[in-house]
Amino acid sequence: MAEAGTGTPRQRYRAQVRAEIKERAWEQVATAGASALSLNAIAKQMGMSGPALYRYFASRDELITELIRDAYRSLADTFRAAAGPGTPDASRDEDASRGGDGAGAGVVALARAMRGWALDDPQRYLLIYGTPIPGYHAPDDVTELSRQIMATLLDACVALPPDHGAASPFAAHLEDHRQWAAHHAADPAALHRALAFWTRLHGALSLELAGHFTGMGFDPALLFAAEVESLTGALRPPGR
Amino acid sequence: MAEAGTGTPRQRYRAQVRAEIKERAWEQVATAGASALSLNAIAKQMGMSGPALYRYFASRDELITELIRDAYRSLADTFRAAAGPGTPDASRDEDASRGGDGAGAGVVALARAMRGWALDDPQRYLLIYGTPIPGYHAPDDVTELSRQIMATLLDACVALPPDHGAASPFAAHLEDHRQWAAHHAADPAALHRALAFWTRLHGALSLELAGHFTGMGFDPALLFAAEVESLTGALRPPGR
DNA sequence: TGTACATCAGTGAACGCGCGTTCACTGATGTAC
DNA sequence: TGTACATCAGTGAACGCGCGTTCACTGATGTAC
Repeated sequence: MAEAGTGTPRQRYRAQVRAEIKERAWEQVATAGASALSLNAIAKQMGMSGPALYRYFASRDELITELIRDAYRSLADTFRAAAGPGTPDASRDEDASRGGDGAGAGVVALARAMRGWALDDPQRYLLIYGTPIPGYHAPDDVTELSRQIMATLLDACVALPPDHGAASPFAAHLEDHRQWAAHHAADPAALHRALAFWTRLHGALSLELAGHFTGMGFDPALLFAAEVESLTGALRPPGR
Repeated sequence: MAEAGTGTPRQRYRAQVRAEIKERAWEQVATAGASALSLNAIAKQMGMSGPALYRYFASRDELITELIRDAYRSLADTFRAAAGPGTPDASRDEDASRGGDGAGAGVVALARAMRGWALDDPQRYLLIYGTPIPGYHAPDDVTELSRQIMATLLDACVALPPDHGAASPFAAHLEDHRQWAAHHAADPAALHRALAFWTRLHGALSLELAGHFTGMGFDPALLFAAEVESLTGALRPPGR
């Protein structure tokens, strides 16, 4: 992906057209979902013939792959930015790069970032975490990106105040089943919290994005906030 | 939906063919997702011509609608069955129609039923709770079915042991925003728990069904169990 | 029991559409001498 | 600065496909007298 304003004029032009194709593709994904993405439709929208797009993407699948990659990259960047510029670990409990009050600041910041990112472009979120596109398999290199996302999340979970009490059975299970966090120094409690962060926030967010809360009357933002709170400090059952 | 073995021979035949069409449709949904459902493909699979299906369903959309209705009906039935044959409310804390030990038995039974139902046919679950089909709007009468599902869930949440402590801000919000539970006598804490049940279990389940846990190494069933436990009795933060 | 008629499942042809992708070609832009 | 050549963006025609849906029609099944 050539940076803007770099290279020969031809290269710059190429990058520009490629970018516009992706822009239109996102518009289409936002409108009708990823499975409805059509090269011909994009071409028509840009005022060119269908086959012209093959100068920029080898196939429809390659374009979708590129969108997915961009989505992962964007979320990884958003997470990194929300985690703050400081070093990941170490004694940053109090600085609170905005968000929560002290203790769970990192996790709260990530949660806010995640919700903002998802609402900003719901279909981009669903492209990654929604129902998989039938017959499509994501390329290998996105696993590296999702690993980065996980790493940022794990860092924040490690920084959470410890909760004294019996370890959960699931945390015990994770002690022996942590391939997904193989190179991270998180304790089992942090691993459990990271997974709960992921599933709980995804649960609230994906139902909201899919429109399942419309007409129910409550504010999805408050439900989300309640779930975030369930992950941070002195946790209690919902509706305590 | 005519019951089997009822009516004139013609009516029975009709119902039979209708059923087979739906069966094939489910196979297709399971294979390639709902958006790939094709009347012509179903017809070919059944050894008849495409237009013949129009004797049984007015359009592709009507067929999809029928599938969605069936899915909701099936889940509503499953929930009802899992809640046990007894009266919904009232003093059934101890009987525990299998599942949890005493207190949260009802909720645990529903959670198990939900997971079983989802794993039994992932695409059926995703048809209801997954990324919405672009351009498709569900008919009004499914709202009645999802209301029934919610009612069963709320009954179980009401039966949970009360958690003494400050009420959650979200529960307070629900006190004034409970259109979705307008005709149910659940207290705000139960409302909050019902929503948390829904979002937490959907979060764990949908990520599992979408294959996001594959290769991570842990057992999704245990993650699910941990989330269920977070909803029932003496709740603590994840990874305590 | 047999005949006349109505019902209705299923067919084959057709319409119009959009899709991804290939191919040979034109014409403009850039490069080398 | 000008000429010869290579690069490459974009076009239009075409291929083969599958889709949802309509229509006029055939032929079997059921009903009424």
